[in-house]
Amino acid sequence: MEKHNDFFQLVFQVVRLIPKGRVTNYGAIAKYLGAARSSRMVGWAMNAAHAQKKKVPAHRVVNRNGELTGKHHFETPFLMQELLEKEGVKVVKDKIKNFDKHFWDPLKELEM
DNA sequence: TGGGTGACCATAG
DNA sequence: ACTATGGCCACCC
Repeated sequence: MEKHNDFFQLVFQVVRLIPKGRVTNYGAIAKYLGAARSSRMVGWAMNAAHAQKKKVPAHRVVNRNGELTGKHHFETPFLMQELLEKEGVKVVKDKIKNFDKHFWDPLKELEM
């Protein structure tokens, strides 16, 4: 009965595996959990990320464009960028520079 | 049961 | 750069 659980926790768990200074996108997480789930669900799950007891590095999850589309859901709109830059990820105009360099794909990193 | 929503993605123009 | 459209699927009325 407690296992209603939800892929919410699965999403959070994957996000927690993202190394510092690396980022991924919603679609990659969705694929890793199973293509059946759409990336929208990942974003939806992240909505509850801040409410988790265990912190979720949601700032390491951006959209496929490398844009900080979720920054508005943080405590402050600047927090997401600050956290990323603190980890060595440069952000200009809400977009990550060298996104492909920082990109961390759970399918590749975890399957290998 | 059904409609609306969403921190998305891909394609088209 | 922009809007529009269709798909995706869990969640909440």
